[in-house]
Amino acid sequence: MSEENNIPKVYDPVAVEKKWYEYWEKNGCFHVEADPSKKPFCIVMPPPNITGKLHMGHALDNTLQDILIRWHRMMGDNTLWMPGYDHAGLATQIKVEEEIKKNEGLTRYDLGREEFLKRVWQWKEQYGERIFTQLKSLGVSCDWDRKRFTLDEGCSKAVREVFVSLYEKGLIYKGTRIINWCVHCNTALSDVEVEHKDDTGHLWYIKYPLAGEKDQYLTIATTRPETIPGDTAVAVNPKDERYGKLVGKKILLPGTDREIPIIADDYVDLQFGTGAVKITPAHDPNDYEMGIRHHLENINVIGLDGKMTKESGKYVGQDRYECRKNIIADLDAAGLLVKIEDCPHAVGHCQRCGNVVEPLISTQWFVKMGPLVKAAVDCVENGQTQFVPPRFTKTYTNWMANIHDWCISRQIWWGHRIPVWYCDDCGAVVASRTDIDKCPKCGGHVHQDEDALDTWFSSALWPFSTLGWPENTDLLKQFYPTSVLVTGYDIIFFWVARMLVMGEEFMKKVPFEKVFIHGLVRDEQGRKMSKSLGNGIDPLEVVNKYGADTLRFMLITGNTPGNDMRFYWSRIESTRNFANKIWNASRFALMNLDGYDAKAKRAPYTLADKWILSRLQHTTKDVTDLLGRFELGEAGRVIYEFIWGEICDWYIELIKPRLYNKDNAEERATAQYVLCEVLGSAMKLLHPYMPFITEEIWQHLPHEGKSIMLAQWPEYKESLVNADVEAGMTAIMETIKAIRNMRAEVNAAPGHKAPAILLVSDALKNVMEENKGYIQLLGTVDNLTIDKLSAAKPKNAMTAVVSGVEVYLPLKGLIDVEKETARLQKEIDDMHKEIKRSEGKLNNKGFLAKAPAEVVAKEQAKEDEYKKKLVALQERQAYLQTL
RNA sequence: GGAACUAUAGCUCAGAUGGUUAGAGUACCACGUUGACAUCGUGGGGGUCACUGGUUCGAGUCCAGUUAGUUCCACCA
Repeated sequence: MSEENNIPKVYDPVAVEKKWYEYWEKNGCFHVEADPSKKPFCIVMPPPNITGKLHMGHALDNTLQDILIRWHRMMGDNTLWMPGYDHAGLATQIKVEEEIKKNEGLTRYDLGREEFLKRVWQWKEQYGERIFTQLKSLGVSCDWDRKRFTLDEGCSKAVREVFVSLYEKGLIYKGTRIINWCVHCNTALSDVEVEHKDDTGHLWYIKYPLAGEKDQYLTIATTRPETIPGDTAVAVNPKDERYGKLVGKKILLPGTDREIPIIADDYVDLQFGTGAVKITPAHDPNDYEMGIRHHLENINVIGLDGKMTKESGKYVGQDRYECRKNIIADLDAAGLLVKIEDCPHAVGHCQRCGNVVEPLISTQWFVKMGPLVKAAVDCVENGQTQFVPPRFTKTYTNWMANIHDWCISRQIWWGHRIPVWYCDDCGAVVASRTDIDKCPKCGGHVHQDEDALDTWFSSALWPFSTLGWPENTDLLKQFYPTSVLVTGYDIIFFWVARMLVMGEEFMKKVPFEKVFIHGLVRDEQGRKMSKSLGNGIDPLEVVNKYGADTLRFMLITGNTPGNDMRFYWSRIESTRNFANKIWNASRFALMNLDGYDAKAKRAPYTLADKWILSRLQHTTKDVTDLLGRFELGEAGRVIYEFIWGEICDWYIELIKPRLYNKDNAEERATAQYVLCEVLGSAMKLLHPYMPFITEEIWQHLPHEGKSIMLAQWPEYKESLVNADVEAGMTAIMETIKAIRNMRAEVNAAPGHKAPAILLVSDALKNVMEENKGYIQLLGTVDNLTIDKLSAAKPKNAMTAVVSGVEVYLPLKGLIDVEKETARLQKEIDDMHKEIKRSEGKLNNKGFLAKAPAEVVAKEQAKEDEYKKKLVALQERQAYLQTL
């Protein structure tokens, strides 16, 4: 940009963005060391999966973080953004398995554990960094030198420590109980990994014969007939008069020769179905609980592969749904099928593969949540950790109040292997070391538990494991608790809750002070972006076409915290236009900085200078306050409005004469100085949102330091706030707009200058006189006459009335009396309406008595203003009639 | 069955703690290429703030209810 004549008119983000990211990295702008003398600010990045491909959710999430980080860095805080990625056990394993299957036709069992894991590590080395490359193109300013991985040595050590510690406290246990099993992924799942979706199921009514009674039946209703062979009771409600006599009797279970009891239990709903329900403790969580209450037998009829077991008798080997059909057919043939009703009901699906989850009894490892939740809930309720927006607090506490034990073992290989070794002779051993090779008690042979931990187990430790725990590192001391966690509302349960639990248990402190929750990015129709719908928009496509700055600004503005937003290309374009506008404003500045010397003698500030400096102070204050309240969208809007609506639309226009006039060096220097000052500050305010273009411009403006990202955040200077100046400028701008408006009404040739007469209040007289040049310049006025309001009204002129100013435009021969009358009439009507409203208030005794004095005074001033305006308009209209 | 969110201009959305003639972007209409920018400029039209009550001197903003839509949680087979 040094060669002014060659600056392109259109901003080209692609080259610029690449250049600056490399520059920042090379200059170590992202790196930080713990500095206890400074205020810490730390965010740990929600680790993307190594299988991840950047999507809009990442783009939003990381832009929000980057804005907070860049802002705090400029504020001078000791600012750390800790990046990392997640091994994503099940997701990655499935992905690599698929690849091996495709390329070699082998399964992981064919390869064996060791070889398979080698392959996954290879895959990770090859593709794992892809997501980071993509994140970099967004401009994220995290400290890449500190990048962590959930399976790296430190994080793995933390996992083992936590596991062993919880085990020793009795908070991790191994148990045999009903769990969620994915027959496709072939592993146990936790409750949160099961997604309940409404299925259009059926309710089958089936006659169960009473044992030892001829032709007597109890009709039950079930949505899962295939579990009939696993029934070990039929239950009715003890209050149910229909069935009271039957309790204690026996049923001959159809298709078997087993007799099962009829039991009474409060759980049974009298209204649903027939009021009698078959109980299959091995395949339904409720039935399981009831089984415990009534000491029922558990019979597993569906195996881990989703096929019927030999316990199911003749159905053995059949797929569970095939079996369902066959059982219905058999019951129908036996005359036991009474009827079939439609019955929409929720069915659990595997979050990962979408298959229907089978509840079944299995031996797994669990975290006992009961003793852990209290601290994690208390710290939120007493405000040590605050959700932003606060409504998510309730989501969190409600969920925590109903939490079940967390099943943490997975029948997968990719992940943290459970640090438990079993002695062949003397029972279990648990150790936080990895090198157990013989039983420490008896020296006998040991073997390690085959299972791996839930991926979220290591994620739960992320805020402290990444900072070095279990070592008490400088980083941990300085940055824990972290400042903000930024994440979507969809993973509060998976992640946020568990981090709070683990943070409280192991650090005895919250993991983060704020949880900043955002919504989802949806498509133009408001649908979730998803692979299956094919409606996802690739952030990189946007970056390559429009630049990361544009994508970032678009994602952040135009919505409020916690709410979903829609992705619109038209919004991308309008943001791109904003970038271009900034570009051109800066181009203008640079084209007019020739000969600029910051130390040269300058003329005093003009009204426009004082005005824009005053506006800058308000903007600085508002933006800073809004950022502090996490109102990032609103802050962005304020900056946008300042740059486009005030710097570009007004200030630049007003200083053009001074910049063009090289004869008056001092005046020119002042304009140059203020322009640089204001533009530079605006770039700083905008930098967290649009890091690249602001850097590019800042580097070309006179500056100190090596990067805008290390520059000091603009300071609010109250001494530069000037209400009188703003009032004067406002009157001038209103006057200019009124003149433009009237000229447009009569289609005056845009370039054609015309005279104007202003009658102004005493308060404004001086400022208008002194700055009549502004009005002439932007109002296209040649002869400007300024007089007092009491002066004689000019005849044969168009009129407008603004605050304290009557504007007369003698547009000879251009006035269309009829049109002008109508225009005035509309304004007169508006004024009548406003005066009525105002009078209503001012005549209200309650208002006068109870409203604050300043509100009353303000209303009174408004009414006076309206009335003056009305009189002027009416006079003018009366005059028109005489023409 | 609980709970949350949303309802403001044709469209997408802002409008903290109640007092603005209810705003922006986009779309639309008119005029315009004057030496930053047509990815632009100037001007304009367009909203009884979902509905009904209530609190208040005053409600888009607070409360209750209604309607519509979205989402989350939940062991009614």
